Parts: sequence; structure tokens; C-alpha cells
Amino acid sequence: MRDLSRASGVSLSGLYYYFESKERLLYLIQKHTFTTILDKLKTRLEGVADPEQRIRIFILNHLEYFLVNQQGMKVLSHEDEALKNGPSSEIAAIKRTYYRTCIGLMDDLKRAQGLDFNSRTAVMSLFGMINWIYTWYSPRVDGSAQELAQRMGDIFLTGVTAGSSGLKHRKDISDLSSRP
Amino acid sequence: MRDLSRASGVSLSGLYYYFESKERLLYLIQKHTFTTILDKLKTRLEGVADPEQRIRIFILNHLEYFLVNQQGMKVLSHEDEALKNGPSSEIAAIKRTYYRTCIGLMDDLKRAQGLDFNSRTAVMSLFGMINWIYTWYSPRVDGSAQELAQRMGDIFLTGVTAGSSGLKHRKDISDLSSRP
DNA sequence: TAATCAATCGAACGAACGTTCGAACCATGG
DNA sequence: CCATGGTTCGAACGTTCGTTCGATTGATTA
Repeated sequence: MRDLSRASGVSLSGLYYYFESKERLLYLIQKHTFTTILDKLKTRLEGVADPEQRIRIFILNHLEYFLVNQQGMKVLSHEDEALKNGPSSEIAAIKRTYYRTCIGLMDDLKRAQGLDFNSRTAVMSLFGMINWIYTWYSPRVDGSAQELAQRMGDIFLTGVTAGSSGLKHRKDISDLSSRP
Repeated sequence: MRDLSRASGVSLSGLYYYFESKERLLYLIQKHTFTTILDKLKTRLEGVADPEQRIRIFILNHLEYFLVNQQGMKVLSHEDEALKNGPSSEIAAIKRTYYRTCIGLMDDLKRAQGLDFNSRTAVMSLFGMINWIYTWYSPRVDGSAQELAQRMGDIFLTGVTAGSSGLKHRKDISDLSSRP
């Protein structure tokens, strides 16, 4: 709270004029964050039918938000369980919607290609891959969100032994950079 | 510190008789943890030549330790940057050794199979997949470390579109369960 | 027995934190 | 002009935290 006060130029007690408690403020930030990510994902998925491409869109969408708001995401990851009381359930509901959306993407892929893998493990592994970047991402070394999403999408979809990385004949999602 | 005092039965000041500060204690825990994981990994890798199998061993080794010490790993992940001063560099060195070992596994795989992918992205993605489990793992739902390592290894090596999950002709690492 | 020394503890210190409270400010409308 | 009410602030309160200190215990040794 004192950090926010200093960074914003508003006095400590001034903050409490707008937010009744630290927990309430964290709740508002979380709600805004997850709602924004989920809304943007839905928009981007519209009109895209190919299951692989839809998963790549999911990866880029999630990754992009995490890279743009890297420090904020770090705080949110650490403060994840700070919402002890009632409002927490609303956040949990949004997260569950997001999770189920991703499970749906996996099920679509399985149906389209006749695959059989554990959707939960796949989704949680994918979340881990992406969420962990706040501990290691460096723009100079690791490239843009598009490049990283491309590489992570390759690993997740075809694995490291596919041997197609950086070569021809590969769909990419660079056209998504011109978004609304 | 007061939590540790209560849980261990040692008085608060008694703890400071053995550990000069909270930061020092955290340093010792981190050192013990990463040294243990790295030593165990080296032992398990001995005598295994196949690059894919070596990566699967790495995944199982890391995953197993994280699941056995799940609560501890949660604390370590959150307290990751709490080591502000000098001793931090020794921990960083151990981590770097661990990281480079994993990079080596990737390079071996690339050499053996003539692949070309970004080792850093692959390793960091793999770390993310595994380290993230402390946020979602449930023994009843997600099975043993062996089962999870198998599924994560499948995803990382061949991707979700490989279609080989749960079928025949697939090497596994269940024999590793009888370890020293 | 007396002296020593490692081990353990209760009590407290100072700092940091989330939060509250009353006063001060300042633009608006009568 | 004054009164009102939204806005902002400094100062403090109570709690928690990491840490320290002096005293007490209990076994060892001269």
C-alpha cells in the first residue's frame, strides 16, 4: 500500500478513499485482468475454425498479456491466494471459465484429429509454460510475444522432436498482430 | 519464523541459536534442495545413453521432488528473490548448473536426431510445465509422479498431436521407481 | 563441589504493515 | 458571502514480523 502510494503520488489514506481495503483492491485488479484476457481471447477466436490455430491463438493471447504486464502478473501470481473471503469465489469462477475454454480447445483438437490425451494435464502444462515466463523472459534474448508464442506452440503441439522449428511449410499467426 | 517455531516446538529465540537470520535459513534450504535434486539427477542419468530417455529421466526426477515436497516448493517459489545479499550468488550458481545440464540434454537430442529448435525456450517451457504443478496437482486426480512424468514427457517430446498417448510401443520409465 | 559452557527460553525492541480518524482543502450552489 | 460536500492529507493506532538480550537450565570437567 505504501509502495502504491509513493508510485501514484496519492497519499496512503487517499488510497483508502477509493479502495476500502488492500484485499478489495487486489480483487478488482484480478477481476479486471482475467476478464480482459478472456474477452480478448473470445474476440480473437471468432471466425477461426482450425483447432491447432485456435490453440496457437490462445497461447499468443495469454503470452502477450503476460509480457505486456509482466510485473503486474508477477504480483498476481504471488498474491494468488490472498483473497480469503467471499469475493474470491467470483474470481475463481472467471478462472474456471478460462480453464474450461482451454479444455474445450483441447477436446476440439482431439475430435478433429482423432487423438487421445489427458486434457487436464495438457492444459495445466500449457498454463505452466506460459505463466512461468515472468521468471525468465528477457526481450532482447527471447524475442517478441509472437516469436515466443510460435516456439511454444510448436513445442506444445508437435513436441521438440518434430524437427519443423524455423523451417518452411509452417503456419504462423503473425497476421494476428494487426488486431483491433 | 513464528510458524517454524510453533511447528518445530523450538522457541522463537531458540531458532536464532541455530540460524543467524531468516535469510540465512532460506539460503540453507535452497542450497540443500537444489543440491539434492542435482545430485539425484546425475546418479539417475548415469548409464543412460538415449537422449529422449535422458530427458524423461530429468522430468521424472524434477517432478518427483516437487511432488514429495510440494508445500516446501511452494514456499521456495514465492521466496525466490528473498536472497538480496551475497550468498545468493552461490544459489544462482547451482541453479545455473542445473539449467545448463538441461540445456545439454536438449543439445544431445538435437545432435542425435538432427533437430533444430531453441534450447532456451524448450528448457524454460519445460521448467514452467513442471514448476507450475504446485498450483494444481491433486494426487487423486492426476496420478503418481511416474504417470504425470510420462504424460508431460509425451507432450514435451512429441506434442499433443502425436496421438501416441496411452498406446503401445512407447518407452516408459516405470523401471526407475526402484531406485537407490 | 564449583566452574564452565552449550542449549533453551520469555520478554521485549524497532520496523513495517494495513487501516482509521479528524482536520484541511477547494470547488460548487444558495 | 457562507455553507456544503466531495477530496486529500498527516498523524497515529494496533498488529505482525525479524531479531536481540538477559536469565535459566543441565550436563561436563577441574
